[in-house]
Amino acid sequence: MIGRRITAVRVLGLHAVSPADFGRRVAGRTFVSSSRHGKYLALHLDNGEILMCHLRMTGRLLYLPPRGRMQWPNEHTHVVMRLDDGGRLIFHDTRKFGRLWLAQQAEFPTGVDAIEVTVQDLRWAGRRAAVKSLLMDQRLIAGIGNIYADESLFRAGIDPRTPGGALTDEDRVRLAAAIRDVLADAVVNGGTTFMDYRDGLGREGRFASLLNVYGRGGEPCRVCGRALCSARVGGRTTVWCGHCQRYNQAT
DNA sequence: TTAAATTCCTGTAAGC
DNA sequence: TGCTTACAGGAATTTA
Repeated sequence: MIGRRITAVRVLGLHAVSPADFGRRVAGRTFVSSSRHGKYLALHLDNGEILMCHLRMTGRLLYLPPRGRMQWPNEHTHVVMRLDDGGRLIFHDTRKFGRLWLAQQAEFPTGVDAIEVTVQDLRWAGRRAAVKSLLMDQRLIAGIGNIYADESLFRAGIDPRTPGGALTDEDRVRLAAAIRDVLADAVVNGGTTFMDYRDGLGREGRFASLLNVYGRGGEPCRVCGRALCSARVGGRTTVWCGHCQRYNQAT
């Protein structure tokens, strides 16, 4: 998108954007750069304003080349931005959880970006909440959702229900490395398409076939063969191996 | 201060 | 086969 000018904007789903004059403020602007922190995306415009975006569950920012297929836009397309190359950038979201908004400065969560998380970022002395809940708190670490929380904890050999304050130094070393490795692998594979995810060109991710635990409750552990456990932890469906992942209850 | 529960939304799958 | 119901989840908000 960098260097492309937005020639016209159509806002179809009003609640997907804010403020109300979104279209007027974006039309005529040019994308000058982009940045990202965790799951938040910032598209910097040439007037200094920033188009912020969070795709949440089913959101997609799709680039449609000129004379593309006519399947777009459809009833789940909320914003259409016509570009000076004849293509279009559309914001599409079936479940309407995603958001586009304008900001004067990038509005990123406070947590360290998960891709570069360190052992020091996992110091949670006194915290009794499950380590999985802390991993998904974007104020602590930005970028980990349900899939990568479960996968990281599996690779680190830590039971997701373990209180954050009960992690040992060795746990933190393994967990920090596991998070970085899982995310790096997922990025290399274009992300995880379990159901809805598509990239900016509409392509599915290839990481789903490499998942060890997420979505595999009751199925055999790929390491020890025992049936994987499944329960709600921190309000989220959570899958782990009761044999390969240790539960340290002491705080 | 921290932790847990609730809310939004629609497609999908399970259950009868 | 067709209908109803439960479930999935990121993060803001509310409640405990």
